[in-house]
Amino acid sequence: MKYTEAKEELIQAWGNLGYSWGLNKTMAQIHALLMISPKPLSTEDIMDELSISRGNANMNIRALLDWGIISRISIAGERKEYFKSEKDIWALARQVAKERRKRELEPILKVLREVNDVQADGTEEAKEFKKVVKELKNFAEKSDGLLETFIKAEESWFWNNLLKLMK
Amino acid sequence: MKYTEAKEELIQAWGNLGYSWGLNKTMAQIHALLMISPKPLSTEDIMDELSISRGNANMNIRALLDWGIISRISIAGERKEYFKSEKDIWALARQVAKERRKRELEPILKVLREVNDVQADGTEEAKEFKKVVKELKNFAEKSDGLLETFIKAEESWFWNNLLKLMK
DNA sequence: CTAAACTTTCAATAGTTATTGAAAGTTTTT
DNA sequence: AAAAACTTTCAATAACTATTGAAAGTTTAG
Repeated sequence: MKYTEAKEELIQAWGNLGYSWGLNKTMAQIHALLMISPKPLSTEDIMDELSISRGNANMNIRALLDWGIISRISIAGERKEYFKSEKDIWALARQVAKERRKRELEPILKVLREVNDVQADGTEEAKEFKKVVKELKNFAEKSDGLLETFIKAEESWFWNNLLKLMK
Repeated sequence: MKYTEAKEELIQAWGNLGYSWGLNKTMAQIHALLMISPKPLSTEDIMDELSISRGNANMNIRALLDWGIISRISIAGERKEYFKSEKDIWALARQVAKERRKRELEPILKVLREVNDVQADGTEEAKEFKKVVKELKNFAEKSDGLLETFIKAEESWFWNNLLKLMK
């Protein structure tokens, strides 16, 4: 397989995966592009490589900055801004986990805690409801704790411990 | 907080969470509804409770069956089909993990393996590319292994081991 | 200060995904 | 066999999300 072909395919595939990580397609593609690029790219470079408009490029670059998975850098003697991605996959995964925890897990935990205080009038529905909420809450809290460990962990420590489980 | 209000809020919140687990909003809401219901519900019940159309209900029920997280049951002496959800959150999480692994992780692994054989012509781009792909592949394979362990694990065993890590 | 170089915004629109509901299909009952 | 009870499909459309590109905004250089 030739390089340009492989590059194309990886960017495509990463676009899909990124999507399921909570990014959108273009965001993930820009990220893939920056990740495999040995040097930082400008907005214009990105527009060209992915054939997207200026506005689209700008918006998604900003979103990536917002997620904290790419960074802005300036090159001496140049006006343009360049961007580079975090290349350490582990750091990337941690960052994504952190954002998703904030955006997804925290809100549901809040609701579960609220809803946990529901008045149990005598009905069977209400009783079942309480039971399910309690379990969900327990599960969500465990997951939250685990995520936190993941986010704070050192790569090698984490995998070493985890790999022990996997045998 | 009153029961009906709490129920409403939980279904809403679960809808959002489900969405980020790869289900769609209605799918997740139907699931939430079945999860808190002490007895199985018919398509009609679901339509009423969530105020959705027959077609929509039918499609999403089928998708949930497809994911293997709800099941069809019949009640003696009744024509209608009823549905109930798996109530064990752990089992649910495993099922979701299994489906997502198939739908998301496997495709990217395939691409990474393919793309790993790229011809390294001398360019710096190609060199960087190979390096990144190698790391991604390594990460994805580790994640795959971990997911597999999760999918096959017993609840208590898994959490007990994991909780040790979390301290 | 003004022009040039670059970035950001945003209304218009294209593209995608979800939803409806009536019609067609299936199974069961009489 | 016909009617009743129920399920599934699917074309139309509504709702939502992504993208464009021109205009407005900002920063730097001369």
